[in-house]
Amino acid sequence: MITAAVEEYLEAIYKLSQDDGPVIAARLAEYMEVSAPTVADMLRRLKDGGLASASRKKGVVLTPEGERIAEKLVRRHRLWERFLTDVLGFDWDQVHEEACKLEHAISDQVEEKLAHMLGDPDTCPHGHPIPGTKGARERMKADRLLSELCVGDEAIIERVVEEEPKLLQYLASLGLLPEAHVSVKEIAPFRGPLLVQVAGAQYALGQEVASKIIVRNN
Amino acid sequence: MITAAVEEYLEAIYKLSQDDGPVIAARLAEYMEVSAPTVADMLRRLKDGGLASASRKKGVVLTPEGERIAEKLVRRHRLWERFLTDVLGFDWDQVHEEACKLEHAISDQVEEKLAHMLGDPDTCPHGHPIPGTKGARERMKADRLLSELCVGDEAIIERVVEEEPKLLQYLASLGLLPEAHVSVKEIAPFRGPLLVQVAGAQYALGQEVASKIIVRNN
DNA sequence: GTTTATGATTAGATGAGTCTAACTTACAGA
DNA sequence: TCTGTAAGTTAGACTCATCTAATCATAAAC
Repeated sequence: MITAAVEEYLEAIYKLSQDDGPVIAARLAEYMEVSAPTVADMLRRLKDGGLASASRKKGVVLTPEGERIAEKLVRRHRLWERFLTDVLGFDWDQVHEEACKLEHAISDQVEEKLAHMLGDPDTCPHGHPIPGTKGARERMKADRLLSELCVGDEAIIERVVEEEPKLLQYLASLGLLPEAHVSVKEIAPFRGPLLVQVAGAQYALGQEVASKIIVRNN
Repeated sequence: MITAAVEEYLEAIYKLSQDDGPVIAARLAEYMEVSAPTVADMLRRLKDGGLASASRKKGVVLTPEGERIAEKLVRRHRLWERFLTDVLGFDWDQVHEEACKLEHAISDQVEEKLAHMLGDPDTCPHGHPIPGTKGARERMKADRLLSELCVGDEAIIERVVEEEPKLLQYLASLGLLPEAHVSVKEIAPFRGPLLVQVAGAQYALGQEVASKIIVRNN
């Protein structure tokens, strides 16, 4: 049976597998904020259900069925985020948590009508592509971090890989939102902060923060 | 902890308590489609949590806190039903089941913005008042069943107390929706079917069906 | 006034999802 | 090669929500 907990794990594995390297149980435990035996139990259930496999060398890998479910959940999550910002008027920092609950509570029919009502959007408010739309896959590639740019580089913000409301509020207050044009004016030595220009104003951004922002070429 | 299951029971008790007589565990078990011991277990948990009490003579009674939560859930359920019909374009027979899932998945903030976006509606698509709107309480009183009308009586459909999709589809196909004007042309003897006129056409309605329709004076 | 139907309770079981504590395995660095 | 750290596993426990089977209580019917 595919419970809400199972869905959460599938989604977590899916997200972690988009980073480099294999997904190991210990990372999953950290991400889900549960203990190691809890993850081991769940991995056994996922394996029994044909949704994932785990081995010492390859780590945790979703089966095609597991991946299908995970992608559906990510799609629903991001559609709800769009709904919450575009239709209900929420700020982008508040929608992740709400969407986490809503994504488990809808049928295929609601998903379809919701997407249509929103105009079949390509991305969520944070710039992440919505699975099921054309080009969602390609848009995940060829990404560069803002923190990797050089002085003089110009770019457009593609997406922000962070859900922490405080950080998102901060970025919004500087105008650092998807589709914003940014240029790097200075970089302090020893991996110090970047001086970036956005919408005419300049701000000093820590490396930590800049590494959460993915940009594309201008 | 208020789990989704606890919420479902509170809602069920709330709804059953609007019928006549005390709410007994056996009725609750039927309504929830679970066994008697399951209900007994849950009632113990509700009692421990200060949400309900149960006695032999008074049956199951919600505490003020239990009633507050139940009303909130009913409100959310009906707001989602309105959203599903008015915004997403679902038919009224499909929305109950979907709303059952969505009602557990939102915060106060989403509830508030959703209500506002919908124009703070007074009723759900089936005509039931939405708690939290003015007059929601009064509208529950002074109700008459369509099946209790006499030949020659005219009335306006107030609400339909049934969730079964098949029946709702049937009623919609005849135009028997909230706010429709109906008049009783004939009643067959021995509690036989009613011949009702709605929007110029006449239909024979079984007593069973007519007793699910609540009307108000013209 | 005993029988019967209905309702409630007790006892024991199950699966999901979580925990802590303790143990094992594997690898990397001194 | 030894050893320490990180990762994984085993064992035992707990809560929630459900079940079946059996028993108990009450009230109605004959």
